[in-house]
Amino acid sequence: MKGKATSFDIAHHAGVSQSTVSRALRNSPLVNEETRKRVHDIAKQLNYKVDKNASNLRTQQSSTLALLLFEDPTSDESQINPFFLSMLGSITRACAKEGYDLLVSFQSASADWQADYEDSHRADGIILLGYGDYIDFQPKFKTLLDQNTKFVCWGATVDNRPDLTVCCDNYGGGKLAARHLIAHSRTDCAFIGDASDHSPEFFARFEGFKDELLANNVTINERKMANAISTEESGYHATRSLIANNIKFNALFAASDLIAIGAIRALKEANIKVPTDVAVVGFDNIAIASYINPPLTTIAQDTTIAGQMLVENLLKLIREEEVQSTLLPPALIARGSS
Amino acid sequence: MKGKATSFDIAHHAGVSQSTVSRALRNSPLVNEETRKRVHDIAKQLNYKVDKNASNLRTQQSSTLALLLFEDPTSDESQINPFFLSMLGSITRACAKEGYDLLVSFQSASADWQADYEDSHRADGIILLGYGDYIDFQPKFKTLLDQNTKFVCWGATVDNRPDLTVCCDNYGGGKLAARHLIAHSRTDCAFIGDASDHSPEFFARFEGFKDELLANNVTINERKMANAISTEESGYHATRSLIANNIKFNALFAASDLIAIGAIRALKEANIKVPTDVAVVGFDNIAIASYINPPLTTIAQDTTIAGQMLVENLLKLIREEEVQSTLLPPALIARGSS
DNA sequence: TTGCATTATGACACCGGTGTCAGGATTAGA
DNA sequence: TCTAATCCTGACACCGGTGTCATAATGCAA
Repeated sequence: MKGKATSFDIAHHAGVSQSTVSRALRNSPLVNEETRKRVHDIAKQLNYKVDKNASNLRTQQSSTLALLLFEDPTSDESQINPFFLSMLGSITRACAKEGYDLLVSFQSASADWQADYEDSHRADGIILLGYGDYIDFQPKFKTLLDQNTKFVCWGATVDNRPDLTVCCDNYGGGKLAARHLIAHSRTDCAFIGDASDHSPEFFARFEGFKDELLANNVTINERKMANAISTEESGYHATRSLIANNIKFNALFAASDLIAIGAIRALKEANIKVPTDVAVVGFDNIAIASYINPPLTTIAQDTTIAGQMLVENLLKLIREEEVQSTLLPPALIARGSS
Repeated sequence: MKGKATSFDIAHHAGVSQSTVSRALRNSPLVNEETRKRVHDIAKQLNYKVDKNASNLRTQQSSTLALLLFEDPTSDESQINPFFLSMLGSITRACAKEGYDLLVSFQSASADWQADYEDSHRADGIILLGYGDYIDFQPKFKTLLDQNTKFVCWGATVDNRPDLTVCCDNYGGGKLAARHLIAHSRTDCAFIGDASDHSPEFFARFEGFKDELLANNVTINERKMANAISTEESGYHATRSLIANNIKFNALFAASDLIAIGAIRALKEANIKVPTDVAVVGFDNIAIASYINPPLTTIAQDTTIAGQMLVENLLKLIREEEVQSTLLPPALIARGSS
């Protein structure tokens, strides 16, 4: 047989109308049990599969979600932040569980991506993932909202719409890091990351960290802070510059694990011992964290639950159900670096 | 305006027929330049996007590829082999470059996945990725071939159809590893991996390794081989069992980096020094490899090119063009573990 | 037997584009 | 001026399903 079987072929074989075939295959209660069975058998025999394009066109939905992954434009083309890859894994699984397909696309944060998928009926909703420069995002969020596009976002908050965001309690995570360092009497802290509002996640981590230190009568010196985006390279250079400026500290909180790993490399290079001289705490608990030397103490985000929540919340939005704002609890994982 | 704009809306605004709108938007040479421009302007203004379902239904194609990622069923649910994640990244990029979307799905190797995407017209072709038990795959490959489904496969060879496979020269990679160890006078070698035909990739790596040793008059003792699947955990246990059986060796070739990382953990635990007592070489060059202690010597596969080749070859198959069998050159990356 | 509800099915319009064909308008050539 | 070629456009069938409506067949009560 050339070409794929259609429902008409089945109808012909079963001696019923195409309408009945369609109903039978979707297990409509309107169709007689015996007919239903016969149609199913023939469908299997002919290796028939419903044409999704036809079905989606008619029903005006797609059983597909789109995942847009934004990369830091400055980061190396070939490498993706392992944290997001881990999220991708859990999102894929969550989609499969809900019977949705997942379209994946990597975008640079600046590109003109808005709603391309949803407008063209490729996907019923969009998941946005990435540590981007969220300032750029706000106008795009507005466009999405205006077009009534269904989307959820990891990390970044959308104006007045906390229900569209799923993220880790970054502020609480920062506090955990501070409490841990204080408990180990390391109060002369450095911070590597971006403490501006361009990276709201990093900013919240810093704020939590700072506030918890303050609550313990410790202040963090601005000179002991250095900017970095979430790459190993960037963490390395930021730390080197602190060292080069002869800035001293006995603890270092990095806004992400990749930064922390770069920082440790810089410290080692300068013959500063981790954790003896400087205790290091990261954020994310990526897989690499436990394998480096020394193993990295970090604040873990549960990517499995995060992925599930993103998908669940998005589906609720699509079904026009109420969605709660979702803040996931972080957890300290103490390892050798502190 | 409620609902999305359709080509009829544009036709109405532009005062032309819907046919003309369709032609204009696809830049058909049949339509007058001025009309074309007017239609484009109105389309942009109305934020019109072609309905992919309708267009795909009519043209019987989808501009979409599907990526099926098979996981070792025994591996931890939450963690995906970083090597495949890296491939995923490059495949995504390659698809984007070619103007194709990518549907991603994780499957267990045993599931009944065959051609679901392609049959239902969700995707024009399928990329199969995974270290699975390829014995199970052969009958499924046959089904795919019978149905004239377009697919390419990473690693596993499909009977008599080398053009459907893209993979690294695993045999050559094994040779590289052996040559490297011999050059460092480490000839008492252990091998951890699966040297059966269930894992053709691992098998080829082992064969290359063994043959190169033989060419240098070194044989590998069967007792110094242990089975492992590609997880850290599995590598750890396999190595522990060798140690527990009091088997001695001064070099270890692991069929993958994850196995090597597990092996190093087991060696360290047994107070065996890497590389002083045992030199370790892995395979894949995953990101973690360079960060562990000591940094892992490994055989690198270029995932960027691999992803590109998979996509390019698949597109050629779809367009019914000739495809060459593709074997990618491996490269030795010498680091501290050897 | 008549009347009405229930069940199972077929006919048909429809989703929103694309491709084909026919035909009007314009221009070139004779 | 007439014919032919070229250019541009509209009408319409079509892709393969889904949802609605009409209807035939059956069952049950009056």
